[in-house]
Amino acid sequence: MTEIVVPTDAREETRARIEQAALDLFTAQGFEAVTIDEVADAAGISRRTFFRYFGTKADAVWGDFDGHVVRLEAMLAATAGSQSVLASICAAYVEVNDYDDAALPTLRQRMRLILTEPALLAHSQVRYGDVDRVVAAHVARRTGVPPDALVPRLVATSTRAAATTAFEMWLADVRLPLARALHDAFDELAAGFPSLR
Amino acid sequence: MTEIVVPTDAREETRARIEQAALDLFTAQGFEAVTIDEVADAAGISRRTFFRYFGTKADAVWGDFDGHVVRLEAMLAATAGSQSVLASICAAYVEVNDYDDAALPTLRQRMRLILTEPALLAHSQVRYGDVDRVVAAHVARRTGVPPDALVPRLVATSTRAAATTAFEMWLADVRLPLARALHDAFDELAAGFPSLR
DNA sequence: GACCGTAGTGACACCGAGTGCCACCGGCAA
DNA sequence: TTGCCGGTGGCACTCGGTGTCACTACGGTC
Repeated sequence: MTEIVVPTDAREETRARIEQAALDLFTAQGFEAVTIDEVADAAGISRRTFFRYFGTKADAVWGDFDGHVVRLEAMLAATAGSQSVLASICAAYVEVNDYDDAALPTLRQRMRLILTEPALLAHSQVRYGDVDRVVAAHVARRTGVPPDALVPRLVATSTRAAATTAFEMWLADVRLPLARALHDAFDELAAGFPSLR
Repeated sequence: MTEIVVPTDAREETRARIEQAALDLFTAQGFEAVTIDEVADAAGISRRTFFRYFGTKADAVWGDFDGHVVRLEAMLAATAGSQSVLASICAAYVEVNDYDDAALPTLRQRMRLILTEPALLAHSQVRYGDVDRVVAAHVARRTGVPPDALVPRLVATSTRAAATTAFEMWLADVRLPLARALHDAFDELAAGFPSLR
């Protein structure tokens, strides 16, 4: 059993170095074409050590996604009861994805890989499952139905579908702000696709 | 390069035998716990031959999903222009999943694996991408916007999310007909989640 | 200073998925 | 019979991922 160790001071620097090396190599040559040995070499560590920082090859692309989910959960819990459930989810998604400009290039790099490379797209389903559970729990809390009932599950999966689509639109158009893309997608969804008449 | 060969008469029987062996072993012991060698042994073929029928271990679970997508596409094309776009997608989903009772146990087995086993859940994302493209093209045709615009993409991903959720509800409740589960989910989605007020 | 435990690392061996290559066997046409 | 050809099995190899062990560095404790 391989343990992912708790990050300490200097350790975080190594982790960041591996992550950046992986991101750069994957972007340049494609995810499948790069071996773990090459990433490890580029980061100045051994192959075995790579797996002490990231459980799988795909994990190196996702950064601290667990933290991301935890933040989303906190933001959902902090939303005002006065706004609609869908609006609260949209607000949380926007807030949790409110990166400052310096972080945007890396985010683009990350998301382009995740949405483009089949192996990473596949892996994303597992990660998004965590998001769905958090959102479904929020909807269940707000509506008073069990989290595994139709509406919480459906709201969770379809809002996540909306967020993913928003990311795709954001990726395709450099001038479209992420928050705007998210709002556009959520507005369509919340209104039952009014543009379809 | 391994080619997936065209099915001929007796060949299809071997394929079915491998598929059933795989389904049974995966159900009994879990997807990860079963090796290709074991599936090959159970099906009376060699490991190498397994990969001549199925490109990956996961593919053995999916059956003829490409044909499924082709049928969905045909049904979308055949829907009446008089009903709403969402209704036409729902109708196509219901029709393409209208299995006769004898096929239901295998479908349950298949879907339980796909929705339960992380590796298969991951693989599903790639398969669903094909579905999304077909649905987005249909929406684009009906609305006159490009298939990579927001609405076609969003409708494709969120209807697929609805269908997946419907499958989950169907799996969890033996007495719920699949068509009913699909309609319930699509109704919620089309109305912008009225139960959220 | 010698003695510890502990965290991080590298090296090695191993497993399983997937692929390329070649040799074999059956049927079938010339 | 000969030669071709589709399907197959065996083999070797790559690569992702895991368990194990030995080495080093460091921070106390006596």
